[in-house]
Amino acid sequence: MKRLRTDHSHKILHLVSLVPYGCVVSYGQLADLAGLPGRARLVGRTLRVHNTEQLPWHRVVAANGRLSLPKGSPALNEQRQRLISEGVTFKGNAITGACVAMTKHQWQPDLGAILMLFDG
DNA sequence: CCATTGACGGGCG
DNA sequence: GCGCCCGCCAATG
Repeated sequence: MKRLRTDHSHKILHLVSLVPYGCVVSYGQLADLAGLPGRARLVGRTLRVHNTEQLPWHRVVAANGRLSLPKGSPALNEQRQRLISEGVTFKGNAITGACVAMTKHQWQPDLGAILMLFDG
């Protein structure tokens, strides 16, 4: 595991593992839950750098519902594919201008449970 | 050391 | 909705 200077990766990756089937979270939301407000980019870096093979990484999208992976990348197709297969719906053109319908699918975590997980 | 670059977010016009 | 700008900050050249 690559290690960032102040390593918040464990917390972030754990939170990702909690996102339920058919739901999505935003990078900023994960940052908030991890106690790192305003650090959405750190979450993105963490997912890019670490091995996410065992995680539902595809459930992490931008706050506005956009899929933030590089346009045309295999990973982007994979993410869209997986979300669709989980029943996640999109606004606009489902192929090109795809935006997840956040109001329907955004994860609403049990905040009490989250606090417990990280020593509340 | 400085500049640019991101799997981002939010405010404003 | 869209573009612009700013805050964020580790990594990269």
